[in-house]
Amino acid sequence: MPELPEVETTRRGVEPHCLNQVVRRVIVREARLRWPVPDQLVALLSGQVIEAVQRRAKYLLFRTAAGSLMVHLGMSGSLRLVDATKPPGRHDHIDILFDGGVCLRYHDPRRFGCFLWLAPGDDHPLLRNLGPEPLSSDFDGQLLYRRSRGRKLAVKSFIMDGKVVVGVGNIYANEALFLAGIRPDRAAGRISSARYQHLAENVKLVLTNAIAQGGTTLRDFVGGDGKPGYFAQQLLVYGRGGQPCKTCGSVLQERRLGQRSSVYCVTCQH
DNA sequence: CGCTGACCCTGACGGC
DNA sequence: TGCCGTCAGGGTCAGC
Repeated sequence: MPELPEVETTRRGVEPHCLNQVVRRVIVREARLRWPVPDQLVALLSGQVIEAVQRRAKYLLFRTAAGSLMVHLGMSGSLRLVDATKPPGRHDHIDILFDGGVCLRYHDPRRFGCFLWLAPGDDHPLLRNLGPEPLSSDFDGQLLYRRSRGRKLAVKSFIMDGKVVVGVGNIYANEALFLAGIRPDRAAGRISSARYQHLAENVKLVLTNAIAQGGTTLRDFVGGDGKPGYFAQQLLVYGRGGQPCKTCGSVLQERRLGQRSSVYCVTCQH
């Protein structure tokens, strides 16, 4: 679920229900996430007003006067708005209850996500060394070109490195490389400026389109159990290893790069 | 410093 | 039916 478009969709979905709301109560049923949920988080967040809901990389930031709640969804996490009377299910680890009976519920079977607290003005180590947002003007082909010189790792691993650019997950790394015609296993340092220009444009394109798609699931955040898969049918390579390339018909190859499955077309990508 | 692989955890799925 | 290995959209960290 949570690639950047899902996180941004989550942000947009929950923001109107959280903004200017008073946190009445916080319930932590399971504190063993990627890092333990801090003991003080409940006390610090309770009674606070949510002044903004922001996103940096794949982190969601709930701003209050006392500090910020920083949430990451990991691999399997989700935040949903539910009625406060709805009983929690398996893996529903945290509830944030607002005045008015709305509950923001965190669900995460694998517990790779996190709930952390940032004091006001705190420069959290997890946010400190992040690269630019992929949809900002700070991210372009020039940046990729400059930062890749001399580097030998696969270009796919390179663009998935959050210190280079944030928010490019496995699905969209595969898709953007296909659209740009670049083989994912090429050494990052041996790709031209012009090709990086093309790649950066396609990263932006693919993420922008996916966020637009995510918008169609916004309603699922209120009450439903929005299960994605809505964009699956328009994926060109991800999850399609062994199937024909939609452009040229060649059988798509699949191999692992940096422990992640990578799919590409030997004819269309070089 | 750059890179690779182990690891965190549960669940789904395919083969036997 | 069950058991076992493999894989999954995240990221950090140790070690070479």
